[in-house]
Formats: sequence, structure tokens, C-alpha cells
Amino acid sequence: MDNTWFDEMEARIPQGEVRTRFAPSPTGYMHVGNLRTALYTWCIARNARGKFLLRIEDTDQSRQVEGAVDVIYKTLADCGLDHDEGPDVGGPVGPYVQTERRSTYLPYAKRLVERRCAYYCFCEKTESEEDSGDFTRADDPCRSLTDEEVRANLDAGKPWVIRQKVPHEGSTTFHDEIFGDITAPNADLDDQVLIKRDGLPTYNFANVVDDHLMGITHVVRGSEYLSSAPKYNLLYEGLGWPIPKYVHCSPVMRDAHNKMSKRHGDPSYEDLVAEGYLTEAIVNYVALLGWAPGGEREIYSIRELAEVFDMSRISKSPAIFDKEKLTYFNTEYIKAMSPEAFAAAAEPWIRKAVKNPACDASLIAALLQQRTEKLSDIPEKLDFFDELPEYSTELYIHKKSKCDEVAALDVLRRIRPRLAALDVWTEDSVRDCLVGAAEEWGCKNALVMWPVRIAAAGKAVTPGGAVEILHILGREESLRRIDAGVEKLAR
RNA sequence: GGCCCGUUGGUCAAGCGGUUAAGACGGAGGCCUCUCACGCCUCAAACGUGGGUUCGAUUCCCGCACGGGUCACCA
Repeated sequence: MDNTWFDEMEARIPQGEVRTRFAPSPTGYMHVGNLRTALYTWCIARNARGKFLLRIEDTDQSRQVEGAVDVIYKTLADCGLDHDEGPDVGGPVGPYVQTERRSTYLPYAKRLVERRCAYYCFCEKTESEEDSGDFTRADDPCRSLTDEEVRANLDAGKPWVIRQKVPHEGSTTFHDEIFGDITAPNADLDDQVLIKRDGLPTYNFANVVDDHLMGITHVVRGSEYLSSAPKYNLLYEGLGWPIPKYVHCSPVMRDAHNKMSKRHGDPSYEDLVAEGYLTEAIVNYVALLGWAPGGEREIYSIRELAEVFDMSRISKSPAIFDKEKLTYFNTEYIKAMSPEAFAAAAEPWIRKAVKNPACDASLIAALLQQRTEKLSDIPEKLDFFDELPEYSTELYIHKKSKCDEVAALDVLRRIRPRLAALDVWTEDSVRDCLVGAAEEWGCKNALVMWPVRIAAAGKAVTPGGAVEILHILGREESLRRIDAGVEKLAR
């Protein structure tokens, strides 16, 4: 490879702006930790008015999943994490899929070999031999092969990999934006493979090459890469490249001991949406898992997050994902929706329970908005609309309303003709009727409301009170249910 | 096991040498009220541990304990 190729690659690299990248491997599953990493990465770029890129890391051919990339696109788009460059939108330093860049890695690996920072390895150790303990990489004879010996092996067609040549002496220090300076003895760093036998780069090498060639200024990733960061530095140094800022994020945990994972059945972003969580709530909550802006405010839109984001405030320790708190954010976002927006979002869920078209979905939605934690909870709250459930007359007993079965029967019998005689059937007319009756009879509203509601709904707990339920049910059905209540109580 | 990292209420967290150690979720109690919910008020609940440094440590240093990560031709 002549120098002009290298020069051309260098010439493409954008300068003078913050550039970050989200670089998932396409597994078809966007877990919460991934989403958070993407969010922080995006925030760093947007906060600095820089560029956010998407790069697909698919160098492991054995783990390709059909449609996996689409999950990534969809999740990012849903969450508002727009990217400036990527496989779908292109950009100045493409391609943005590693397998499409396969030819760019080997020249750099060879350059490292020339500079004695890497070497061809012809070992054919099996895994068990490597693990047996009687072979240490440091003693690998390939480390000290002469150029002639290497050429002979290559000419003979022996399979090879290229490994990084880590010095045995000294130590390497790197700086992380949130963990500070970290030093590791070189002797503990192994000669990791850079180019695999199949000719593709390993993650570790592809990452370094791509991050540099794409002009990435902030390398954001999970803290599991913390211990390999010293090796990255050695690679950057060997290639004569500037070292980017590292931002290592601690994991999102399912409990004190385990990371969130597909294996444990922890929900992905899509799972959470299917469970009835709003995207905005998920994003807001996830942002606050392992990061806090400092004040007392917790509700932030994605745009606001970008504005206030300060990576130096990312927490060093892992954070446990708490669904209860996510639920809290969800209720906050639900309550903040306009009634129209909520009605639109809730309608499909309402119609799962209420098939009767006479029951107005937007009226029901109005009852639900202050009482919904997540949309999926809606249907079970509404089961009484289509059909009056079987219920015990004991439901009519309610001490606080001074109601018992005898009083209930009396109330129902007396309220029925008044409801039947109403000129119009509106929420106001129904309310006036019930409240007016209580006033006339000299009793508390509750004594009228309680039995009417029980008769209308047949359950102790309902969204909305007697007035709203009667209104939504309509006159005919309301009277029918009151009659049923009378009959039940008279027995 | 080696190396690296972490440790404030049950959870998320503020704090960055001197505080009555914020706030939120969850929990408990109360008010409001036609049930539930919403809203409002109140309460309980924390600096892992032992040494230093200092007039003074949750904050700085060291040890210990506990937890996590990593030691792949996976990312």
C-alpha cells in the first residue's frame, strides 16, 4: 500500500468539530443499557453542536441477525436520536458498515507490523491448549520471527493472524473523562488479535481504525472496555494518531449483581413500548440512570437533555433499573399530554375492553388520564362497560357513605324515575339529578352516589364516579342496570 | 486468581473539608373526595469498615470487606 492511499484516508477526516458515534453490533435487541449509551453519545454531540454518527459493527459473521439493523434505525428514530451520518444517510467518511470497510483495516495492521507494534502469528493452538496454562502469549515464538521467516511462512500459505505486540515492560496510562487516569502494567496486556484468520478485523482493531478515520472525538462505550483501553492507546500511538477522549459508562443493572440482558428476559426498548410505556418517558428515565443534571428537576425532553447534558456528571457506579420509577415518569408524561393526544393514544387500548360503540372513547379517555400508569393497564379498568359483572350485594355496604343494602335499595328505587324523566342525558343533567336528589332528601351526596355507582358498574373500584359512568353508559343501559340492582337487592 | 474500577436511605441520586446530609421513586400516615385516582401535607429511611491527614472528615490518603469488569480469532 503506498502512502498516497493513507494520505487520502487522512484527508477525508473532518476536523474542528465534536464527532461522536453510536456503534452497535446488530443483534436485533436494543436493551436499555444500549439505549442509554446511544442517548449519552447523542447528547454529547448535540450539546457541542457537533455530529452524531451511526456505525454498524458487524465483524462477527457468526452473529448476524436478520432485520437487526432495522431495530436500531427504528429505535433511534423513535427516541429522537437523529444521526448526521450513517449507512442510510451516508456521509464523508463512509461506508458506515464495518464489513463494507473490510479492505481498509489490513493496510493499517501491516503498517503496525512494519513499525514492530504488531506481528504475524502462525500459531495454531487450540482453545484448550491456550487455556491449559502451559502456554503464555508472552512466550509466543511468532513475536520474534524474522522478516524472512514471516515471508517464508506467508509464501508457504500458512494461515495467519496479526496480533498486537505489547511491550513486556513498563505500564500504560490512559485518561477517561469520567474515571480519570487509569494505569495498567503492560505485562498484563495480552497480544490481542487485530486481524482474524478470516481477514476481518476484531472489534478492538476495527474500532480504533474507524474511530480515527471517522474523526471521532469522543469514544463513548460501556465500562466493560475499560480494561482494554490501554491497548487502544498503544495502537493509537503506534499509528501516530491522536487519542480521542474516552467516556466509559457503567452498566445498567437488573439487580445488584446482573446487568440488564436479553438472556434474563429483561425488556428491550421495544418491549417497554409494547408494555404501554411512552417513548418520551423511557428516554427521560433512562437518561437519569447513571447521570443527574444536578438540580431537583427530573422531567426533561430529549432536546432539553441535549442542552443540559454534562458528561462529567456521569456516575461511575452501576445503576439498577427500577421499573417503578419508570412507571412514575410514564404517569407524569401521560398526565402532561393534551386530552386529545391522550385520547388518541388510549383509544386502541380502550377498544380492547369496550366494544360497544355507544360508549364514547374520548369520554372514557378523560376518566383515564389521571389514573393510568401505563396504557396496557387500561382494558382491565373498563371491563364493566360492555357487560355488568356478577356482583355481590355486599358491595352496597359502604360505611363512609352511610350506605347499606337497605338504604341502597331505597335510593335506587327513588332515583330511577328521576333519571328516567330527565329531558336530556348529559353529564351535567345526570349530576344535577343525583345531587339534587340528595339535597332534597337531606342526605350526603355519597349516600346517593355510592349505590348508583355500584349498580351501574358492579365493582367497588371504577375510573370515574356515578355521574360519569351513567353518562357514558347512556340512559337506557343505566336504567337497566339500576333495575337489575333493585331486583338483586329486593331478593 | 492477576489487573482495573466502584461503594450516600430499598432504588435513582445531590454533595465536591465545617450542611439540621438535598430532591425523586417506593413505603407509612393524614387531608380532599360520589369509589379509585389526581392534588396537597406529614413521617420513617443513608454516608460499607478500620486506620491515618486535619482544629474538623460523607468529602483527601492507605488497608480491609463487599460488589462489578476484564483476562476470546465476541462485541
